[in-house]
Amino acid sequence: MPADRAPTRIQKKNRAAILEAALDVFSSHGFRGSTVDQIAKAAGLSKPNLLYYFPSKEAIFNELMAGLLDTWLDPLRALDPDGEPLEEILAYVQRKLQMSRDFPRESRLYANEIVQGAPRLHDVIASDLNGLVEEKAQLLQGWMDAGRINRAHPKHLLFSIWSLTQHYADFDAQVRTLMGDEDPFDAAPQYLETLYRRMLTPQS
Amino acid sequence: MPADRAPTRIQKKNRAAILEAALDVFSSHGFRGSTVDQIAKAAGLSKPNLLYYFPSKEAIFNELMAGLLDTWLDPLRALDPDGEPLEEILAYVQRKLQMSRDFPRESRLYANEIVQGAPRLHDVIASDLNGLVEEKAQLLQGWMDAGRINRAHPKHLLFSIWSLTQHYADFDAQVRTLMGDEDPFDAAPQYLETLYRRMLTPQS
DNA sequence: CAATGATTTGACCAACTGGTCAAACTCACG
DNA sequence: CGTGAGTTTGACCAGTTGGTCAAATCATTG
Repeated sequence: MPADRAPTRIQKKNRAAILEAALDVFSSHGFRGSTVDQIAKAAGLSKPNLLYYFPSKEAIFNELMAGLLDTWLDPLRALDPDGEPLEEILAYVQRKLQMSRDFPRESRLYANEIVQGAPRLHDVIASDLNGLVEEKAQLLQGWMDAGRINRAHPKHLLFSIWSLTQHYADFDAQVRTLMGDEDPFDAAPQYLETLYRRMLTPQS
Repeated sequence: MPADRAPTRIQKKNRAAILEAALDVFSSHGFRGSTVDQIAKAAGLSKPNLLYYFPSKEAIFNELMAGLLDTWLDPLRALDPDGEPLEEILAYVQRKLQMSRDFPRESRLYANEIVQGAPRLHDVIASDLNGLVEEKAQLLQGWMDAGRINRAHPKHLLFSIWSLTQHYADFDAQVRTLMGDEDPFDAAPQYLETLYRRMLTPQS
């Protein structure tokens, strides 16, 4: 238990190493499937040493989740009410897709939690996420009412964006096996752009 | 270990109860997160009694997976080369969506496995699933070349269908929290029909 | 109803797991 | 260099877990 003082050089390094290792381990085995020993080994520490920096396995997990959720929702927050609707949405899709490519472990960590019923995340989803979604769903609805994009259920539209983009991270094992040599991220941006453009471009 | 003879009445009942209980437990906690005791209790048996019917936790899991994959791929197999392309695809989407509603545990069980890197499924994906996907991707490509549906990367098209439909089962906890009182499956069929119709209807 | 095979169980085991603790070691700084 | 705080570790513990086994109970059928 390092004191409340400013973190020392060693504390900074080790806490970062632990979180990095925990992301690796938790995202590929889930919370219950991961052991403190695994994380410690991956971080290059002994188990008691790891527990000197974090009070428990759950504390590591929680800190990881807290940090994750914030950055995870940033792209949605960035959806600009004053922008050109279709371009805003397409940009959001591409940003989310890039996050799946660049931070697949974060995506899988989140997926692991939700698939298992979000036992440790229910509160934060019901509060933070729900508020943001309501706000952005109304924004989308406004654009539809103004005829600037095609009509579609705004929440389902958001779900579909999350689903399609995160699929490339969450189901990476399956996608890569089925794509063979081809990198899924070569064609994915084009595919999703086409999909949402055709779907949302206003029609007479 | 029941003999190789025809299963008795009791064997049939208990094996079925075990698989049903295991589906419940595995799909909501993953393989490592589930305990034999949990499954036994859910099946109304003692742990040693359960292990009288299945040699190990892994054996239960494998039998469950084997049964699952077959029914899981049936809708894709049913994609008919001689049908009307757009209607065939839309029907496939709806069938998959219904499976997400009617068999969400199966979907989550599968998702759990893939998210964690498909350690126990890699072989079957690389062989069975890959063959079927190649075949159907070519079918889709043929329809596109003939101008009967809009062009799009056929494998990504399949991925998107899986992703969008299974999302409602796999991320059920999140979707229901964000939808409030509204049942997600009320608007989902319409939303997906619209999406794929707009995307695939041939344009000049 | 006897007897034989199928079913069930309590007691048990070894391996693993999250976490503790006192002792040892290392480092920064006066 | 010495000294006190910060860091690391081996030994340990209690609870859980997958799995075994002999003995007991039950069901079937001759």
